[in-house]
Amino acid sequence: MHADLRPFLYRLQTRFELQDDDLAELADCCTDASSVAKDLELSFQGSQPDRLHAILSGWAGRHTLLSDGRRQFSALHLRGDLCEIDALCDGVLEFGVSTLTACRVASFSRRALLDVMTRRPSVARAFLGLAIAENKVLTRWNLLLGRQPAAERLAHFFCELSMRNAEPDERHASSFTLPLNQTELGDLAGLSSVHVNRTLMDLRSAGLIQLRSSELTITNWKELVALASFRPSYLASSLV
Amino acid sequence: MHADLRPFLYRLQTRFELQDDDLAELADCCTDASSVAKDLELSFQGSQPDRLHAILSGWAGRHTLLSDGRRQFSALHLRGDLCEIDALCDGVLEFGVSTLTACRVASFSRRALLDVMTRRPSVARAFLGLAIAENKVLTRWNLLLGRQPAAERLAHFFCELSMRNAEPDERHASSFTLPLNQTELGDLAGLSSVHVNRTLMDLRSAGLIQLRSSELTITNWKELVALASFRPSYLASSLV
DNA sequence: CGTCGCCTTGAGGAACTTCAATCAGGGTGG
DNA sequence: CCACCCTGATTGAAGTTCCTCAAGGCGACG
Repeated sequence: MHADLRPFLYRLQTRFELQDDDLAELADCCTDASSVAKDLELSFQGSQPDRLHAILSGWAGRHTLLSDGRRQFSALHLRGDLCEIDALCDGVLEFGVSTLTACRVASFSRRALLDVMTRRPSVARAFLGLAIAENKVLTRWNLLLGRQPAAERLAHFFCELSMRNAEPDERHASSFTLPLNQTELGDLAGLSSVHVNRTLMDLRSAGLIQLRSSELTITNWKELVALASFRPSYLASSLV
Repeated sequence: MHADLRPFLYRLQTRFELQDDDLAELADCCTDASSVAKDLELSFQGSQPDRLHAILSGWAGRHTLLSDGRRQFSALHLRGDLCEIDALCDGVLEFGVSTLTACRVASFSRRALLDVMTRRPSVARAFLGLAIAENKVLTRWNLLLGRQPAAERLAHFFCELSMRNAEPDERHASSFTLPLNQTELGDLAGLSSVHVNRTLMDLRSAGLIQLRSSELTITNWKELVALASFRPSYLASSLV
């Protein structure tokens, strides 16, 4: 399979100490890369997937559902992200993953990835690093959801996304496409869509952001960071 | 070092496929096991620890702070838990760990653990399994904090703790010591201590629990589970 | 007996939710 | 080009949940 896995491999390469051989073996685990339309499920909550997905372009979201329909996102997956790392350990997924935009998605064999891990300690360490990186974000989101009110939550997500959408030569993107509607923002921030709407108004009228037809512009980065208590260190999953 | 690491090793052994040699090498990474008083910090948020801790007995808590003092627990560590697995990857801790009761704590060299991981793929896989297990809990807590109200949150924590405190021969403990005061429960559930108090009253008067001087008794397991939408699968970090 | 930590209670207010209606923009069929 | 429709944003109103502040109460312990 010779799909263009660069976004995924580049991510691993820059964050972890991997040899070309490691990357080649990882690439061999990929059996398929395809375009996926918006609003499709890549994995189902409760399933036992034998394939893992990496996002090559587009946005996907990891979410958990309650039986009455309440929903909470627990991750957003952007270019380069591996989606279902939990599936590497034991089979059952506690969350679902679905596309938020049209995506290009690479599909990996779970079994093959586990084999590579066993043969190559540096790959195992990289996967541990990925899991720990997710851990850090989840920990920060816990604090966010447990202890910070609506405006701080949204501000924090915007800071995080601004950094994750930055080009390699910038620290944070001052403007980027935010392909989430207010209901989805609510499921991210643990809020109703109505309250998201009102909170966005507040952020706008405070001069911190602009948001027009899915284009988010940060007009006052410094104040946004301060409001959110955003400290970007939790995003840095550096070398082991 | 010949401390009695059984609680920690037993945990690894039962959940992951580890040989006696693996366990022996892990045990060799332990340089020290000691008693630690209540309310002491095992690791500091923002530090770069070179030691990891395993809880042999007692309770510890992992928490994140904001500069104005708001606090959120992101994990409770009980007998057998490894506390700072995040430190295995890159150095900086995004959280602190402190004892909630007097504890017996084993201390491991980070460097030595990383060495064992490199030599022994099954150990690497076990650590990945531990990280993924934390991931699952954090994901569930995200849903809890984002989408479930106070009574459901507390009920859920009680369900979780009841299972984690169960003896090997039972599915869940119907009664156990809960060494958290109402302020700490608040920092766990993202609530004020006053609201914790009132919510506990509600749970009591609904006949779901009893709570007297740190002894929690679950008087209606089934309803408590239903209220919390508790599905214990997220606690099962089984074999790879 | 006094003190200290923690639980309990009351009162008032802030944050957030639900329900319901309206508005705005883009896409489609005629 | 226009009428229609659909999705999502916006607004209002009313109610619930949760918070802060403040004051007692209660048991352990010196």
